[in-house]
This record gives sequence, C-alpha cells and structure tokens, in this order.
Amino acid sequence: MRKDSRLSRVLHVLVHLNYSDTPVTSENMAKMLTTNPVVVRRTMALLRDQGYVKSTKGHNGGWILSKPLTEITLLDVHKALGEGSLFTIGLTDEHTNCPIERAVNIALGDIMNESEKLMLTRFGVITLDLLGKEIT
Amino acid sequence: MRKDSRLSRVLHVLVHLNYSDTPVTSENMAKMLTTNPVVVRRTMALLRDQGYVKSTKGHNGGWILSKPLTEITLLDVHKALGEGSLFTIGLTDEHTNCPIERAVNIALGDIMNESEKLMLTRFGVITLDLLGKEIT
DNA sequence: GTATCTAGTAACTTTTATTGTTACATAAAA
DNA sequence: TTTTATGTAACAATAAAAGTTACTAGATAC
Repeated sequence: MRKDSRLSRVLHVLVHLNYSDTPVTSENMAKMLTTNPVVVRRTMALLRDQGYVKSTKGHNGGWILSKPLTEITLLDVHKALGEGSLFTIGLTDEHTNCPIERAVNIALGDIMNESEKLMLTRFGVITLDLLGKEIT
Repeated sequence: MRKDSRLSRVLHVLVHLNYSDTPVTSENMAKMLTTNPVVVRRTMALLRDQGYVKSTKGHNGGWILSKPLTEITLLDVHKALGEGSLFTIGLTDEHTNCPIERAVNIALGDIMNESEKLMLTRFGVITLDLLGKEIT
C-alpha cells in the first residue's frame, strides 16, 4: 500500500521556511524534496488556503510563513492537506443488511475511531516550533 | 488514498464459515465478496499458512475453519494478511542527516507508534466469536 | 478409470490514485 | 520590457492492488 508522505515533507519545508529571511521558491523546495515545482505549488496552495503561508510572484518571490510556527500544530497541517482516513484499513459496505458484516464493521470501526482520536489529539498539541527545538 | 478492505472482508467470511457445516468454495466466497475465486484463494492462502483455515480439493471441497473462532483474534487475522503499516502517513527518508527531517520523523513516528500500539492491543483481545455475538 | 469438481499458482491485464510533466497565463520586480 | 516567480489546467507516467486467464494437481462420484 502506498504511503502519503506529504505531511512529513510539508512539515520539513515549513520548519525550514522559518529559518529563511527571504521567500523560498517552489523550485528550491522541489529540489529539497526531490520532486518538481508544480507538485510543490499544489501542496503549498492547500496551506495557503488555510492561512499558514503566503506566496508572492515575481523577482524575489516565493513562499513565506504567514503565522509563527508556535501557532501551527501538526493537526492544522494534517487537516490542511485534506487527508481522508489515517488508516490503510477500510470497511466494507456491500451487505449492509448482513449482521455479520455489520458486526465486523462496528468492531473495526470502534477501534479505528479510538486510535484516530488518540492520534489527532496528539497532533493537536504539537506546534511546529517544537519540532525545531527537539533537534538534538 | 486507496483502502485495503481485505481485513474486513476476510473477517466477514470467517464468521460465515463458522456457520456452515460443509466446506465453502472459493467460488461461493467470491460471490459473497463480489470478487473472483482466484483473489479469494490468494487471500485465504495467507490464513491457511497460519493454520486458521484448511482447504480441500475435489467434490465437496472448499474451505473450513481449522481453529474455533474463540481462538482467532482480529490481530491474528491482521497479521496473517501481512499488512505493512496501518497508517496512510509515511515518513521521509531522504535527508537523514537533516536535523529537521529527523525531528519531524521522531514526532510523527512517536505518535504513530503509540496509536498503532493501541490499535493492535485492541485487536489482540477481540476474538472472532465476539463478532458473531455482537450481532444485534 | 474417466469425468467432474475443487484448489494452487504463475503470468498477464486492468484499474485507479497519485505523482510528475508540459504549457501557458498572470503578476511583480529589475 | 525582460526576467523571475506563482497559478492552474490538461495530460502522461508510475505503481500498487485487484482482476483475469490458463493451466496443473488432487479428490470424489459415477
């Protein structure tokens, strides 16, 4: 199953942004992430929509933070990326009147919900500045 | 991101197996799951390898449980399917000497591990007979 | 013992989500 | 007005999973 490493990569970029006095271009970010500028713009656009970064065009243009890292949590970024479920496991929806299917879905669903809740709660209390500080 | 509903579907099948006095053919399971027999065999083979089901060929052949449902947990089935990570989120591994990437990975990794641990623990205490019993 | 029914499995094709790419428009600064 | 950026639509490539085909092997029925 394929992994989505956008969260991890975007976080990386955001923390780096914090340490740059000048805007960082999509081109440069693309090099950092060994991808290409259009992909970077696509992803960064999601963060811009939520007010976490700003972009400027033309000479000396690029991306800057529009909020301090202390005001952005892992959860904020995760949500901005618009991910669906966090889990690779999916439930079925083919025999909704089969009591066994229903029981299976309830059991798995309950566990997944509990686990997701834990994860998002943890995400919600970690601001991005902490990532910089945790550097050893 | 694509979901893997094999766990959910296999559980469904296993509980149904329990209620059948005769072996169930891959063909019939395929109909239940609206897929095809080869896919069923591929998946069931993983469970057979772990001793949870047995298959017999020829007339009146098919699949039967080789352990009671009380001795199979969600975790057992999950592991038998050989899934990798439970999460759609992946970490990066491109700048292992970048302290920021490392910090991001540590933060996300810790949370994912904790969440995974919770999930697998819950899986481990639910035996498949409970699914049948939870039917309302 | 031959026909039939079943699983086992390798090889191939299809599907589909994501990522990557191209091309061009728009805006800002030199 | 040229250069450097982003914005975005449209298309192509990639890759993982599922589906399919085709065949083998074993077990039962007749």
